[in-house]
Order: sequence, then structure tokens, then C-alpha cells
Amino acid sequence: MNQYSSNLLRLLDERGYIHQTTDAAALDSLAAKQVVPGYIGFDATAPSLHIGSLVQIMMLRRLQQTGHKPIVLMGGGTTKVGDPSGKDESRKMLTSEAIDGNIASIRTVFERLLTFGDGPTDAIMVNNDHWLGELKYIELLRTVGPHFTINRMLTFDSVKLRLEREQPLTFLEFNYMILQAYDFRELATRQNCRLQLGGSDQWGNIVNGIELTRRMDGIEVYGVTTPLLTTADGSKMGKTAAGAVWLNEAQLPNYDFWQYWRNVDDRDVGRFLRLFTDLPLDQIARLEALEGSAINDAKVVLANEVTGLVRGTEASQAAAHTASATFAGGGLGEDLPTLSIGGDGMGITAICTAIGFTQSNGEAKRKIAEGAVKIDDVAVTDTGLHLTISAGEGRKLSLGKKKHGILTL
RNA sequence: GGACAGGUGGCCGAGUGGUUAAAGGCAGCAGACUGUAAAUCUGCCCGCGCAAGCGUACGCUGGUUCGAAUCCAGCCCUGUCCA
Repeated sequence: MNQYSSNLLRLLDERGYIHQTTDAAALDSLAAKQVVPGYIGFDATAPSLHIGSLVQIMMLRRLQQTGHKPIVLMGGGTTKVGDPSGKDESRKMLTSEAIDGNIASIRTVFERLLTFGDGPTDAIMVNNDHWLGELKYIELLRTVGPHFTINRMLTFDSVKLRLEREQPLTFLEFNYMILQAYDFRELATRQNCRLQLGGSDQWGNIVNGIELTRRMDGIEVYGVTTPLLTTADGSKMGKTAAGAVWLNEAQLPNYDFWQYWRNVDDRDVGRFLRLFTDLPLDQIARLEALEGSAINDAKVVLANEVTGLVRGTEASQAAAHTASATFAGGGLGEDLPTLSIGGDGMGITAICTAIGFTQSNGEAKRKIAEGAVKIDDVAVTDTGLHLTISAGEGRKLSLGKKKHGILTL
């Protein structure tokens, strides 16, 4: 698979980003001779993206690394409509203020991974609300409507799925694909954008945009999708018990982010190193080849690198230090969650819940009965234990092997 | 507007008057084994309470009954077909 002449496609290919492309040869030769502005659309439904979007973000980074221009399209307008893809049910509507706030928060992560500015290969962030908001409905129908057939729209997976499951698909959602196609056409004419990247679930939307652009403006544009990322055990990436693995620190502490990568399945290590770090491929090959417990070293590298990229080097080092102190040294690290229990002390079950290890006092009680709760590595047996701490002293609270925290006065 | 089917715990899905805080599965958490992995086995898995127990919960609101997720009425929502 070394037939590509452009650095862009070669890099994407050898690091495992490519699932499908439209007209790979034409895109390849275009990327070999000029700067190709390419974009990916992101949703603005939450104040942070989670690691399910990280492949997409990394692709924009690769785009910039190979001398092209990344365009981050925030779906401020489309978020008002709601993407039916993969969702069983309609999303709730967000206010414009909430959407704008989300976009501002999401931008902070992009600023770590991409270089923004006015230069030819600097990244830019755009919001499709700017053009979608201006569109008048009749105008939209007249401009875009003729280029879509219901027949074709009905063949899309996102639509078929709803219909097969006998679940509702509103007309509003049905319009999502039209708006998304329109984005590509807008970016192609306004920003000279020639490429759209996205997850494999966006294939249909991307192809729609390509066709619309060709029909309306006679411009040839291209699409590349990534494979749907699942972990080795088959589940969708980025979901844990506590919820999604968020990219923003406000939604997920650095230490927990680091731990996510430290705990990936053995079989995922090489793939993730290629996708989510900038390490050279020969080094990754060496790490990936580690066997048995030695693979843990590769996981530490993965955690360090990804956390460094997304959260910053300092955060990464602090998390790594805390992890090694906690797990290897049996001690404590500063990044662990901390709870102040006050001068009167607290009941052990309330402590477990307050620090976030358990959802309720009842659950804490059950965990104690299972012998999972430890203070300074000694198992707690009494569910009624009332703990007090004297000044200057820090006690280590553990639930199971992985959850550790510090209790202070 | 009409006919029919349906709305159960994070999800899927049993349950048609009491033994039902509600089978089973998935997801999750913990224990054992390990390597902070996977697989496997075991336990747990609404909340409050030390506990006895109490409180909430089967779309919503009322009703029947000693007793309702289960029966009745009205309403809301979804799907399929018809107009």
C-alpha cells in the first residue's frame, strides 16, 4: 500500500486512518502538488468532545503536518437540527447560547493539537451557523432541494435504521443530510476546501456533499473516512462506567484521562499509538512487539504521549508520576482525587460516595462487604466505621485496585 | 379522523391481581487468577437506615380492590395500516 505519491495519503494510510476514499488517485495527485484545505465537521452538543472524536482531530493534525490546511467546522447550525446517525432517538434541542458556549470550550482542545492563524496552512475554525442561519427556507428548498431525491435519502443507513426499528424520524432530522452536504459546498466555494474527512458513519453525508458541490458549482472535491474505532473487545471507544472519556479537563481530570490510555486492551496498543501519537512508526513497531507484562511499558508510553498532546506535557507528567507512585510505590500521588473530611470526621460509606468512588452509601456498604474498600491498604470491615483524621495527616483510600484517593482533615 | 399494536429499571426484554424491588440477557462494579490487560469463575448491581424497616419505581391522571406493573376510564406519546 505504498502507491501514494502525496505525503498526506501516505501518512494517513500507513498509520491506519483510511477506511474509504473517493477517487483516491485524483486526491493523491492534488495533494502532491498543492495545499489542500480539508475539513471535518464536529457536533456542538456538549462542552467537550470525547475520545470518539480524537481520530478525527488527529487526522486534521496529520493534514497540517503534511503541509495542508485544516478547517474545523463546528456544527452550530446543524446542531440545531440534530444528526439522526447512529442515534435511536431524537436529540433534545439546544439554545443558541448553549451551543456557542460549547463551541468555545471545544476550541481549547483544538488549539493544543492544531496551529491556528492566517497563514496558508494554518488551521481555521468555522461555524456553519453563519451560512445556514442566513438561509431562508424557501430559498434553501429551491437551491438544494432539487439535487436530492427521496429515493436516495431513504437508502441511507441512518434513515433505514430508524425505519427498520419502527422508530420515529422527524422531518427536521431528515433534513440534516441536506444541510451537511451544503456545508461542504459552502466551504468549497468560500474557503477553497477540497477534502472532507470523517468517520465511516459519515460516508453517506460526505458523498452527498461531493455530489452537491459538483452539481451546483462543477467543482471536484474528495472524501476520506476513518474506520469506525472500536476497542478490541468490540465496544465503542470512549465509553467507560463513569461515562464518556472527555477531551476537556473540566469534564475529566488529567489523571483519569491518563489512566484510560494506560488501561487499554493489549491488542489495541499498536493501533492507538499510530493513530493518537506522533511517535515514528519504527518506534511504535518496537513497542507493539513487546510481549507479556512488558506491553505495559508501551501502554505507559501511549498514556504519556496522548495525554501530552491533548492535555499538555505538564499534565501528562503529573499523571504519570501519580500513577507510578500509587501503583508501583504503594504510596500516593498528588493527582489523586482528594477529599477533606473535616474536624468531626465522616462515616466510611459517606466518604466513598463523596469522593466519587461509589454512587450511593448502599453501594459503598456492599463494596465494604466485598472487601474492596481499603484505608492505607488495610481492608475496611466495619460499614459503620467513623473516620477522623488529625491535622497534617493524609490517609489513602482505595476501592478495588484502581480507584485511589487521598483523605485529609 | 378511524382500526390495530405498543410505552417496564442505563439498554434489550419477560411479566396480565398478591409468593414482584419486578425473570433473563447486555453494559457496569468488586473478589479470585494476572500484568492497573484479555479470557474465565464468583458475588453485587433503586435510594435511605447499623438494623428491623421505610421510601420511591413499570408513559401521565384518576378509579376498582384488603391488595395493581398487571383490571377500568380519560389523557399523552410511538409504530403499522386506512381516510
